[in-house]
Amino acid sequence: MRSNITMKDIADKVGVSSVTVSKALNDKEGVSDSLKLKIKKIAGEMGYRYNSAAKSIKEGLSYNIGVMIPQRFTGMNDSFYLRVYQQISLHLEHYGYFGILNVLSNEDEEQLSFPRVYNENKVDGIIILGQVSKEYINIVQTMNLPKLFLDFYDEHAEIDSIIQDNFYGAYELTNYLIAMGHREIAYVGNIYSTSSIQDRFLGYYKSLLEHGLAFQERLLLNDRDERGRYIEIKLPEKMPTAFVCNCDQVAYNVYERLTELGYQIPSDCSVVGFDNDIYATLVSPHLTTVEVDIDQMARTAVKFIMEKIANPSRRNGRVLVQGKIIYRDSVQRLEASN
Amino acid sequence: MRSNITMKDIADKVGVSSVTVSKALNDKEGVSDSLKLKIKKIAGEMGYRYNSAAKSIKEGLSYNIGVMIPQRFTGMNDSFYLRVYQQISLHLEHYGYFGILNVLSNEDEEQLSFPRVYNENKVDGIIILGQVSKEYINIVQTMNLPKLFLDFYDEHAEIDSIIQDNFYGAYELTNYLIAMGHREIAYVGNIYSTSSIQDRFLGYYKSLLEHGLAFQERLLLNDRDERGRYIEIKLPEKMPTAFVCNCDQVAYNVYERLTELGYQIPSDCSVVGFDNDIYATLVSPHLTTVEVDIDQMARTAVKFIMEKIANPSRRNGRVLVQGKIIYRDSVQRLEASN
DNA sequence: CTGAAAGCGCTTACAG
DNA sequence: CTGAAAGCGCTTACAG
Repeated sequence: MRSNITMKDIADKVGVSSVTVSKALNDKEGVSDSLKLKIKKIAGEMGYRYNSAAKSIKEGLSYNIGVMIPQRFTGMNDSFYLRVYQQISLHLEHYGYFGILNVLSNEDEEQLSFPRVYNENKVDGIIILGQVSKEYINIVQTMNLPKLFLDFYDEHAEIDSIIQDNFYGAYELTNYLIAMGHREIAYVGNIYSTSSIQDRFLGYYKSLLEHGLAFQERLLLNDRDERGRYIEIKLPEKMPTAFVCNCDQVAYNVYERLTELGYQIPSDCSVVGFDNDIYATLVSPHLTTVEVDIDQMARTAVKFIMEKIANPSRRNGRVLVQGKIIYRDSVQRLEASN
Repeated sequence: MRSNITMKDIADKVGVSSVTVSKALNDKEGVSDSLKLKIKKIAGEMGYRYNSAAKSIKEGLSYNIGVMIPQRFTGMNDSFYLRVYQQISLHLEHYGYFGILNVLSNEDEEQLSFPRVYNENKVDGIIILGQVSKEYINIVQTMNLPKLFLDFYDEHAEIDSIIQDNFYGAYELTNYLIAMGHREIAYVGNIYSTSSIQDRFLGYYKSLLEHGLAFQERLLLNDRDERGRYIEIKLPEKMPTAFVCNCDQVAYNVYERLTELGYQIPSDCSVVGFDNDIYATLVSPHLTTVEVDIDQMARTAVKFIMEKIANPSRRNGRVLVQGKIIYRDSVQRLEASN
């Protein structure tokens, strides 16, 4: 137990009641300005610090938001989720809130235990980052608390979620290639592997459709096996002029493959990626790609969860956050030829 | 205000007092086993959740630890600090604690404001991740709370700190090269640039000394200018057989330079790095390097801060956490020739 | 084995 | 403009 200075201590020193101290420190009505000033001064001198637990107990609000990351995503080198969490905690500041990180252990997920932040009433809302099992989603839904999925959605669940717009990003990127004069455009990725690879493929597909370009099976190139391990990419006989890669790391692989075979980028082939991660600038020339707007995702998540705390019946549904294209030097404008 | 179920509600339902409910739920003495069971059952059915704010106010403990990261380290792609934070929050679990991330804004650091987690009494201790200004260190020292520096120390400050053992890591790595038969070993790094580059250099130096190898000025190769931008590495006339690079990214650069000049790794030159980050496996052959033991750092930090909460006068001083060498294929055993 | 009383630090009516 | 009283949810003595 810390020996803390309380409002009572200040009150005794100043010679007023603790009610008056409370009003003064909170800039409330009903205290003369001179007394207010005096109280604040003494409080400062005594090193007074507000006890937020007392406030919590009165208001029933903890002023904390729990951010849950399943343990599975914890060992990854790519710390996308951690960067999102960081942004979330930044945005929570504006609301006087703090973020509590709660790694959801594999056991808790399997045994369908509530997260500890929930059981102990530590938070006023929970943001879940990354995919949890179907069964666990059901548990999440029974939690009597505002909640939100981030970067993940479930088709059946009614929980609000915020996800990146994979479809639109790939669509825009392909539009760009077409605007640059490309007509023979390959897509690189195993479209049965993850939903984001699939959604990105569909964006690519839509762009082709809209521009009256037929989708050619031979230009859909596989990049990984069923277990997600990268395989050697087989290039088609008749080479396309551009490659839409499902992520930057695969673009990196495509660079290597093309270079091996003596193709120059972008003069022989243009290449675009997705994610704007470290691989995008590891290659030469640097890669044109799509960047997820982490800040926007975090900002939206915080805004939504705050709205739900104020009004628990509020629904936002599934919200897409658009990324933005980062233009670099991996795409070449083709001569007008058709 | 949430309409929560309280112990009183359970007490009313069961027909006992809330004192008895409290004892039963906390497995304390003085309640018959049958009653205890009944209370727990009803509590479960009613969806009771413990109110930790009430506990906090009684005990004067928040059961939260604040982790502060200066905003400057926030934009970095490498999320070393975030990974440390994640491990910290994992280890806090064992103690029934949670981690609150508090990004220290540049303004707060300049204006020497206390962190918000401190002002609002949100935490029982603070771990500071990454370097803050000298002036801010003084502010930190006036905080009436257990505190700890992680991955950073100040020569004058009396605050406990946990840092990675750069010196020993480079020492071990150089020992390994010597054991593999190398005698002409270069160090790559601007030793006036950062303290970690310097400490690593000194570990390399000590290893040479211990093995009776003279340090040769010509084998100290610069890798960056005063502003920290990488420069082209000038190789010495007479080539060494091995390169100790101050970090993996520089090792990556060394690979490129050597390959350009037609040297094969490791048959012509061996190369080792430091950090075991993404660059270590981006090169071929993969790099032998030193990995910081993030888990050990986090574990130690949590242990220390818990000890200080229990006993505020406790001191641990400056503690070094050793990394471990990750052996890969960038080092070649040399024929016994001397 | 069970519970009435007091208190943790603060705030919200309400009375003066 | 100021303060006594009550209460937020829980726990800690202490009495029975």
